[in-house]
Amino acid sequence: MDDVVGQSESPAPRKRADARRNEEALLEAAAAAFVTSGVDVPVRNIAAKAGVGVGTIYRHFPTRADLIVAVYRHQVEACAEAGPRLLANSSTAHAALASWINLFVDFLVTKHGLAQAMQSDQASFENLHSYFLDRLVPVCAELIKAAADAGEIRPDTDALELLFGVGNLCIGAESNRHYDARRMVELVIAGLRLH
Amino acid sequence: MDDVVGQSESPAPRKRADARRNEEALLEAAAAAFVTSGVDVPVRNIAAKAGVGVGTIYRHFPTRADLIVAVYRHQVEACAEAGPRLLANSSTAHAALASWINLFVDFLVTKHGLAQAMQSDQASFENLHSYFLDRLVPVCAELIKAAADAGEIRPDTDALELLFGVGNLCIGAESNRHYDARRMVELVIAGLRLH
DNA sequence: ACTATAATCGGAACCATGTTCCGCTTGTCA
DNA sequence: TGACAAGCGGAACATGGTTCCGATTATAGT
Repeated sequence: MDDVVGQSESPAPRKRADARRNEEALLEAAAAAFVTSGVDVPVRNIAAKAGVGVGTIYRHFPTRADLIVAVYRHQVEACAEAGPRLLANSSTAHAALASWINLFVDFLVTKHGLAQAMQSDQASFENLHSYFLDRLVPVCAELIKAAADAGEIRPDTDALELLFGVGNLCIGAESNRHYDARRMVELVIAGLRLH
Repeated sequence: MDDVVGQSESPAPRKRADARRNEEALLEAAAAAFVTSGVDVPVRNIAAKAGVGVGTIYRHFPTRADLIVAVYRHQVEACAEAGPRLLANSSTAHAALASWINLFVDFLVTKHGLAQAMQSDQASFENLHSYFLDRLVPVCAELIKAAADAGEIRPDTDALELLFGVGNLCIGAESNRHYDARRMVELVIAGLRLH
């Protein structure tokens, strides 16, 4: 109550300059490493590429999930924000849902190992899981509700379950030329349809 | 040509008695360990439970995949053999396909971590992958063909892709009470349907 | 039964990777 | 400019897969 500073009450005391530099370097190094070696790339590699010690990674990103979230936050946000827009611009709610799911799939299949990590039930991935779901489930639920209200899909469809399933379908999609996640997801979306 | 023994020419020179005992003990220990700790249970644990050294595991089962295949061979065979029977006894080919897929799903979701392992693209899991697929894809293909010929499902359905996708949907099915793999698989099967 | 021999065994040792911890360095502020 | 908290680096530890080789033991031949 009594800590009246200029910028309202600031819960972030502003970090040291070198700390911010390192965090930035880590994000860049991690993004690059994720692309070339997948999100499972050894912590040491990221640290080396960023020119810092492993301790520094753990200080800034206590779990791998935190780092993954930080790296992909922009893209997840973009995906989430696309939901309402698609709903407004599509001819039917079902089409909007299908388009949005495609966006989600495109995001996942291009991130080596991310879908895998998403479904891991390791405690350390809790953050990843909850961030993605907290951000995307409401958007998906809105699209589902619109389609259900329009009588286009089964009314009992659950957003969390659908996203979880679609995420699973994306696992291993890039490394296997006999498997096309998009086609399987398409089947699921078709299966949602009423008649 | 000149090794004329009683039992035709035997490509299996009969192992030592202790070796067979150990192999048996390992299979039992592994089966038990898989149930309680999943198919990712550390090799050392299995060895300890079987009362052998780790070297013995690697001698009998060079990769984890070999051990998994050995443990579940019976159940995979049973699943494969159920295919033709279901086709003969079901009212429609689509129903037979749905029932068979359910059998497959039931098998997978009750084997902690197996679905996960199935889709791993690690070289050491090659055996697991190829055994399952070699055995089950033809069965699935037969069911699909029957249903397609009857005009009940999309004619371009690929057995390998379907099994791969269904396998993926089973990942994490037991540890997540908000996710029911069977329901998602049902959607896929529904999506296969023509009209 | 006894021995020679090869098959088999056990587990120490090695490697890769995640994670923690603490003495040292450096940015910041008075 | 000096004091000190924030931050750093990387050695050290933990875990789990994998290899290797000296010790053990089943088996065949005598």
